[in-house]
Amino acid sequence: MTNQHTPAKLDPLLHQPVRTRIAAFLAARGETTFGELKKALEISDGNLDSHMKKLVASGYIIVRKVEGKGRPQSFYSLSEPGRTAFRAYVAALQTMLGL
Amino acid sequence: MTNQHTPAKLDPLLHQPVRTRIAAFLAARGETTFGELKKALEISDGNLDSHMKKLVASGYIIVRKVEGKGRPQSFYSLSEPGRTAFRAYVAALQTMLGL
DNA sequence: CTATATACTCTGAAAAACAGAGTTACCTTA
DNA sequence: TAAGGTAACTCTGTTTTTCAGAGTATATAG
Repeated sequence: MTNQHTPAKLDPLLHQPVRTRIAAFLAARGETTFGELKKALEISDGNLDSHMKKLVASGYIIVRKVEGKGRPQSFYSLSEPGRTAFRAYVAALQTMLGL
Repeated sequence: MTNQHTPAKLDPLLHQPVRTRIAAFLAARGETTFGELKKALEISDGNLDSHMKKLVASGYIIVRKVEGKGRPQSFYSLSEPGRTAFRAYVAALQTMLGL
């Protein structure tokens, strides 16, 4: 029998207001910078930083540092595990919410 | 133009692993008890209690106390504002995730 | 009567979220 | 060319949230 009345657990790394938006943004956009994300989400630097750190530490997001003439800039994108986790997360939501 | 690159904010009362599951469960079931919820979600008493308290305090969930011969039992259900908020939350997710 | 179970509530610890100040380096513009 | 502004982060500390487990009241089984 299918466990229809036990809603599946949701990945806490992705199921959080700021991080879900980051993941969705990245899934749609592919690659982004700190500044672009900050503008899109309208949150403080510190807040964005701590969420990005967590996502990078977990391996869901990859940073590509581009060394140029100035300060190296970071480009963020979903890693393959991140993409997979995001897909699973969305599927879990769909099931749970009957979408 | 539509603000397509600024993912909408998600109601923090609903966008939390345990509470999303509570809301989804209630939306599907209509009314439930503490024990049933505890069994369905597999979380500790204290944890469930604190989330229920928050949901009740916010007005998203209504408690109906049934006085019987013994200890009065509580039946929980989504209030009308709760149902509305949940609908809006689901809609926001759909938009954000492109569902 | 004792043990067990349900239905909660309370308390406190641990973790998460967040803001703002600080750092480095470029890029104006006066 | 020096001062001011800004982008891109990082660091630190406070507040808020999450969570587990112990505690309380009542009922029921043996």
